[in-house]
Amino acid sequence: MTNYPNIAVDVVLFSYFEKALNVLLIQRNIAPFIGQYALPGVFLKEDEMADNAALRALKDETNVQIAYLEQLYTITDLHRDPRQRIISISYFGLVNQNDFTLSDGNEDASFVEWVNVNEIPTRLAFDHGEILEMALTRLRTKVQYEPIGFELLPEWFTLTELYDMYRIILQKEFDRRNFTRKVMSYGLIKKTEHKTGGHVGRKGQLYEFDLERYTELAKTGVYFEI
Amino acid sequence: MTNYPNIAVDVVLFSYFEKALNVLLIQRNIAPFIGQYALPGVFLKEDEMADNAALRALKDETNVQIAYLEQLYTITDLHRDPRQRIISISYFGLVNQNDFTLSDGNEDASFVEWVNVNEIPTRLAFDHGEILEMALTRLRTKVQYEPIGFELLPEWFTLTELYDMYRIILQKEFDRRNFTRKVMSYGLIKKTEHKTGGHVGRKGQLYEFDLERYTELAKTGVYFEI
DNA sequence: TCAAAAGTGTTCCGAATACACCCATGA
DNA sequence: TCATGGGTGTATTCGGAACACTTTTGA
Repeated sequence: MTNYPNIAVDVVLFSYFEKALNVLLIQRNIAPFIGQYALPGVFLKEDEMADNAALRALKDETNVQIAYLEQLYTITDLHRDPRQRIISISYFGLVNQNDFTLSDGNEDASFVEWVNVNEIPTRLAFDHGEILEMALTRLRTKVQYEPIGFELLPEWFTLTELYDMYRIILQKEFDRRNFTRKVMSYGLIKKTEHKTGGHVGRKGQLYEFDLERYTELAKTGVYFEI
Repeated sequence: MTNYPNIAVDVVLFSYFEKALNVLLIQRNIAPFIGQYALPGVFLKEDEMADNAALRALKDETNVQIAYLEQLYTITDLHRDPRQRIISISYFGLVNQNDFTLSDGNEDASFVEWVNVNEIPTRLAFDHGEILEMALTRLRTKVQYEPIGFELLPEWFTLTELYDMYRIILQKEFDRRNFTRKVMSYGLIKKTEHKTGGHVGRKGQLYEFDLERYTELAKTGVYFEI
């Protein structure tokens, strides 16, 4: 099936590891904006839904399961691409902090990289800087009323890891004891039988997200709040 | 300029009057879905931004200022239109409760109507029922943390009118004194020198939305909450 | 004078906040 | 034994929720 030459699907994919929030960027090796960083993207195919195009854009670049994906915004500005008018349907996604590998690039990209959101190049290709800004705002807002933050962590995590992640995403300091109490009060995470190890210091209790409990709560419209 | 035959812009426009939340629907007089209710919509032109297309879709049907307009969602399902694949970029808008007239219809629509959201026909054309559902959810959510509700009221309004509107939009009963206190505490509305009249009972103090105060608050990131 | 709409204060309870020390472990 | 990371309780404050009667006006 052929592509729509006028509709692109671009994705802002976030990951969290080593106490940093990262976004997946590629370096373009074709015109326009050759050499500049950009978001992964593809042209929509004529028989393809945009969600699938977003997944396809990522499949070229990473080998991981996408834990969360939602539509972000559709930009219809006339001159955002110097070649011709291209409409961008943008997506916002999260991946689990599991081991995963990035590919070496493809025909569009000389390489693919996780970039710390605090170290994003000032000029990205097209209007991708604005799209990224929008995605960051959405992530920071949404993480506060829906438990999507868990999607960025591995299956088992300590309360400290969860706490650190929220601090880093929200760029805000808050009290660890109050955070713990609040998180536990929702009953959305449950103890596992496992503990951390392989590091100095006391072993940590590992928890997991209780999906069952969440879907139950979601039905009655109760919202997670940090 | 020609249209993109594969991209539609559809709008869910809300109004509030006579203690009811209403949505603008047209009755189609062309195929497909002839005779059924649908959302106002147009095909995107090749040199037109989607926001402008949304305004154009409304200009055919109403003679009022659109007080608020934001993008809702882009639907890319393959078979939502029986003729061919058409992508819909949907918008969500609000109009002031001023005097305004609806037009008599145009080539696509035999008539245009404000329909109470509690009396929406069960089957709308295309997937417009789902779009409308999404818009209602967005309105009900957003009205609780951004002061967009004011866009539905005339310039001057009483606290009772404001209170009734929130009750009706949110379909929830709450205490009028608590509501008043909360609304006043933001300083977002200010007394005018005018009072209601022409009805039985005590004259009511008329208030207006303080836009200046709002933009000031918005800068520092303070949010209105009901 | 009565019906209709407008206006207004206080108490109570629960949640958010502020705050600091002990525990377990491996090097 | 010490450096590192994990774990936990209480007092105070503030905001949300519950609750009912008086005032003004025009018919």
